[in-house]
Amino acid sequence: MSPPSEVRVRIAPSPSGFLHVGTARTSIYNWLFARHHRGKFILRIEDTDLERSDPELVEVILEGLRWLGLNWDEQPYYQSKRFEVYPSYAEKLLQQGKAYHCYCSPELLKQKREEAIREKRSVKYDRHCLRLSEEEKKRLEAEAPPKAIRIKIPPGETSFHDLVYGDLSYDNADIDDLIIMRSDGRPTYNFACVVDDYEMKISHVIRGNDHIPNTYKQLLLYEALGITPPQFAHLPLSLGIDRSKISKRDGAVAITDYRQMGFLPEAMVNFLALLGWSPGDDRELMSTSELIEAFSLERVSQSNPVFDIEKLKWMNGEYIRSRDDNELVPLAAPFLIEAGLTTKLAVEIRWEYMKKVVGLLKGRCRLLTDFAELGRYFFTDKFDYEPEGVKKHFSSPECNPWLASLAERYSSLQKFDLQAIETSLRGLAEELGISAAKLIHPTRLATTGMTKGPSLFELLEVLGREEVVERLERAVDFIRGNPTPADKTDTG
RNA sequence: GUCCCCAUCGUCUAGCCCGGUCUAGGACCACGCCCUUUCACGGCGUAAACAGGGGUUCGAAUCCCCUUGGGGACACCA
Repeated sequence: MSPPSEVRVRIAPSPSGFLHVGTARTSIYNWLFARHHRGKFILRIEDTDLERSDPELVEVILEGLRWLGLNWDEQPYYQSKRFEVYPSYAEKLLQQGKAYHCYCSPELLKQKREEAIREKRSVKYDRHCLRLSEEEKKRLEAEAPPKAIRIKIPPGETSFHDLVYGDLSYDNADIDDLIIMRSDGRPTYNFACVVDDYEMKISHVIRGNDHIPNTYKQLLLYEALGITPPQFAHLPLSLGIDRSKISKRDGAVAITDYRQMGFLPEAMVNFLALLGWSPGDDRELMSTSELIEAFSLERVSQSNPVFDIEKLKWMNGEYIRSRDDNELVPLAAPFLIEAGLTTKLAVEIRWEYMKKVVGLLKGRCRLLTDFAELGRYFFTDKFDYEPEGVKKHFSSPECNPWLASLAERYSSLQKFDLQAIETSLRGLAEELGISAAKLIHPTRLATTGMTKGPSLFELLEVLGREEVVERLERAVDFIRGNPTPADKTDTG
């Protein structure tokens, strides 16, 4: 299906201080759709509710979109800067008798609503102000109380073809005469949305399925205004682990939280794109350009998916592994600095060292924070030996002389390179008549404090002879029951 | 209370529109084996689903209805 004219989609967040993962996902779908059709991706800030809006909060949303790599076209639009465009549309409806003034106070309406809920009646405006007599209207006009404008919903049925859900329809009798202009002259959401989508020539409205009820209202507004509505596509809502809307209970709602947790934006985009959409084959790891190429609204599913962070972590690990060491250094560095293991300057000075460290670690990382977690010993010798490891590898009586001999061998090596490190350790094991493993495990524990990690020989080479020998000797002392206080920190 | 939407492994999903090729495929997670100095990666394998009930049909995961379950919406918020 190829849209007739230019594809123009929009994402319309309200400034709340953060970019919600749900909004991020909706943005991704809109963006993929726009890029697939070589159309435009518009950003519109819905800040008509002045009480709750703050220009500063907008920047956080833009930052989130930038991080994900969702570049927008044209300048962002702000509804708050467009207040002058809405009244004329409302005026037109008023003149045609398709809308009417409502003098009911918010307090009164609230009261009526609460009453309806209490009496378990359906909550709907009673059209009190539509039925006003001419005298009453005159009297009210003379008093000049604040008045809002309501759309008069005609009887009938409203239906449309949703690009995801198919044919949908709704009885107009269940739709309220909603307020389109507040008494202070500002438009309400549904009205501003219609006017803006029209003026911005939006071709497809792609948003969460929680907006389906709004779509009927907006369709009625389009009809009253006599303008052609865009096409609609509603997305299944991504749910938290408890199956309700994603909330703080699920760990994180702001996209920036995921950045802090050590996720890569590409993994985030890939994962979120697949949450409710699939290319139809078995592909899962997809680059952004593959996603753009394959994306279509027809393949969006209709049921609400659960956001499973475990799968996201797996995917993130795949992305970390596929990145080359040079790219990975700047990605991992902030987390190492955050953990106090190095500094920005040190990273630059010891770039080659960083590259090797990151290269050794990346196969085991699922999050960027794992680099700090698993690689501490590359930056400091201030670490404790894993108690389990001590029990397992430092307890045999022969272990100590073995480590001492290894330290001796290493210090007398001509060249401390991978080849020599391995040959000399294996040679020693053979001379001692033990398996190499018997020597490898204590050595790993002595030099890293850990029982697991990258290839021992490779990490020893990266650590360097001096550091390795020193750490071996310290372990020998420790085993003798006379541990050396570890206080040397290598920051660079 | 009223209305709307949805329903395949624990989770994400393929298959559904155009019934037979489905003893239901892939992925995450779990478990086992292999590789291996450890961990991880990788490879191989195991466990795991058509919500229930009625129809229609020679035949239903696929079409229809009901039940149940889940989600969402009903503001001078967006």
